[in-house]
Amino acid sequence: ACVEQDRLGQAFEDAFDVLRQHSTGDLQYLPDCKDYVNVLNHCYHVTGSPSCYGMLPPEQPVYNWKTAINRPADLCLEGNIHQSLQNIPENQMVQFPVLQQKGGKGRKKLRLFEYLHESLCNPEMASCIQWIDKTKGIFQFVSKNKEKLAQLWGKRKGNRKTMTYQKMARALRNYGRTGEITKIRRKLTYQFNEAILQRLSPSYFYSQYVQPGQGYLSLNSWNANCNYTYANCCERSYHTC
DNA sequence: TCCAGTGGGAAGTCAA
DNA sequence: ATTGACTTCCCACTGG
Repeated sequence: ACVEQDRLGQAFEDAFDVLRQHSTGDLQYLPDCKDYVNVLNHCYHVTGSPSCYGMLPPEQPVYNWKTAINRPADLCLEGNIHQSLQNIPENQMVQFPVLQQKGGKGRKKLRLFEYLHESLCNPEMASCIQWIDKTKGIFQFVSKNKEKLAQLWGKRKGNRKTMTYQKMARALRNYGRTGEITKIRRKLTYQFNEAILQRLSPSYFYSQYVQPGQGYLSLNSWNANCNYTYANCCERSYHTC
């Protein structure tokens, strides 16, 4: 499942690379948005985690494709974009934040705390990491398999050397300074900061990216499906703990 | 005493 | 060139 998730993650990021290749300035377009929607539908449905592909934090802008494309300057970007967008039914268009790093360039890198939260929501990782108190964001590494989780993290990041729990814990201790994750005085136990926990939760994701009546283009069924899949995944994980 | 786990300084890496 | 977010190494400490 992890390999499949990584494969799809790569496919998803490749889709963004294509998107970027067709971009100019701050706004980024794909010539055929229906294809893009298809990619999103497929990848997101299978993997189910909003943090997996570096979604933007809520403070980042969400672009209204249809409004943006109506600007005169946009009309000459790509010959067929305007027509392509106009032909797509409202309910098949996706509201999606542009993946940007500070400065408006590049993809957002997966953070360790995002990876840990993702693992906590993955029932298959329950042998490595588990919720102690989900509502408070308290979690614990499983002593027997903590190294396995660390190795997976290292592979995910593409590190040269093997990641170990000790090294991963060093990174976790750095979170203590910024407050994203704090150490609980209990073996292998840590706690997410409330704000981070809220930001990573599916309901918060949903409220940030799906705002009915705001006039943004949205693919409601897609978003709802994502939310359902993610929530369902978390729920199953919760019950196994 | 042993050992797994913890804590932190310091330097290195890498992408943005 | 700078910065953020780790990564790597190393060593001292703690507690069961």
